[in-house]
Amino acid sequence: MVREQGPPQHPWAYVAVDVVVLTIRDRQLQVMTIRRAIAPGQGGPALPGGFVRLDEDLEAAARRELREETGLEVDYLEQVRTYGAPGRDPRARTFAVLYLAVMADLPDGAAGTDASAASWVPVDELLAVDLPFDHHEMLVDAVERARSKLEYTPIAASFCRTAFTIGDLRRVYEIVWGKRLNPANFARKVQSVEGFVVETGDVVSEGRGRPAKTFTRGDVTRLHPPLRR
Amino acid sequence: MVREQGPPQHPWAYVAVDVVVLTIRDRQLQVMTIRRAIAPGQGGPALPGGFVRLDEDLEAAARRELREETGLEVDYLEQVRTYGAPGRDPRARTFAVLYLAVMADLPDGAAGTDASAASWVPVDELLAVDLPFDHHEMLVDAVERARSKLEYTPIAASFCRTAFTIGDLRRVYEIVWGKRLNPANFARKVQSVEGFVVETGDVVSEGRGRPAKTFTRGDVTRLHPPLRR
DNA sequence: TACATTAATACTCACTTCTACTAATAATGT
DNA sequence: ACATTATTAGTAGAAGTGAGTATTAATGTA
Repeated sequence: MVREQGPPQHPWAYVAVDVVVLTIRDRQLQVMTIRRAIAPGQGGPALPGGFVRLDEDLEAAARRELREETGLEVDYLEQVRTYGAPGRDPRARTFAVLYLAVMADLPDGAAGTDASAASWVPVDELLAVDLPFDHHEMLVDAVERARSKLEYTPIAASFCRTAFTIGDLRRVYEIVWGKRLNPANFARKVQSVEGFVVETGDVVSEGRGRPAKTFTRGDVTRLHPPLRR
Repeated sequence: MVREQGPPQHPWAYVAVDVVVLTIRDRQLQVMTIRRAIAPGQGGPALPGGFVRLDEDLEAAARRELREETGLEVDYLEQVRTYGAPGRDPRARTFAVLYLAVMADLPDGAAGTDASAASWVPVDELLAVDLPFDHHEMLVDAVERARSKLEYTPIAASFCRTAFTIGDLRRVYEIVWGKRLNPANFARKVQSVEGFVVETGDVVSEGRGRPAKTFTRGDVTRLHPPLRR
């Protein structure tokens, strides 16, 4: 019989969670970073994350680390992938489970970033600097996940506040996909996908232009037909 | 500073890989199982898998366990998700990284299933029996992943041998999606997606009906436009 | 106040893609 | 010879998409 025996004689490892929190600030896709207190990468930026506790679920660990390190409470949280190359952490064998989180651009004090070491950085900017562990690959993977989920899930609404306009939603797609979309066609398409957005009946005037109707998220989990990139 | 210190004072855990290997046999979606030698679930079926070695990458561990436990060498292998609920393994804190593998229905001796404890079981049948750990959830997740990947990747070709007919490919979609597809429309669609299939020039006669052209896989990694479920 | 500017929204038209259906083709079995 | 079967071709109508124009309703400015 080839099946191995129980755990005790097997190698053990540390298990961490890391989180790519995305939001849109200043018309840019930005990611939450913390400043590393210790090596490797001491003093430099890194993704928030930490070790999973003994009695803690993975998603709970992701939420806890995020709260502890950045003060953020996210709305959308999804597991992306697990990284386990030997040597990815020079200190010990460590596996990292990556989560993607998405949130609206809240005013800085709101969901209080009490940890001063936490800050938003444009994704492109963070990709250009040296990151510890495999955080560069993680960021690429998480952003690609977000890009593709825009196509067939209502995840874009998680970048917006409770009530949003079709223009707000379009800007999410334009910024994350890095591509201009035809406003009229986008509005027609979004409203034709059943359950994506629900009209509130209110309108808002955002300075210039005709006031826009506002919407809230619908209840679907998948968009069909999907929006194509 | 909230960022935690290095690993040594943190809880450690065992890390395992489990694999859902799918194929199509007897016009059914089937999954490779092993018979468990030890508790929990002793004597019953389970997904192949085992503990990751100290110097081993996750995907290498998945391939090794599969080879050791079932004798199979798979063509397609993809990470699905990591399971880490406390108590999911009653013996010790264990995380399991799930992989999805897909292979063609090879003749039983071919890529020799030397381990007699390994056997193919229809997915529906395995979902109806009691499985150890969270193998039930894993199977559901892996099958759903395969279903959705049929839409936008050429993964269906991994269920077929090197050369296959459009009919073979259609049967993959029909069986995995559990839904009949219009043969004429399917053929037109598949051949219009650039790089999905490449005509070999040969034809095969499979008993009844007009002989079909044969194809090999093209080189695309994503299908656009996708095939819709 | 009139008018330019802006953004949302409505509408149109050509084009592509999808669905359903019919028909032709080329093999096997009786 | 002929029924059967599966592949492949063709086609009409429906649905969806992309590009563009027009209308609406706000703000800012001469």
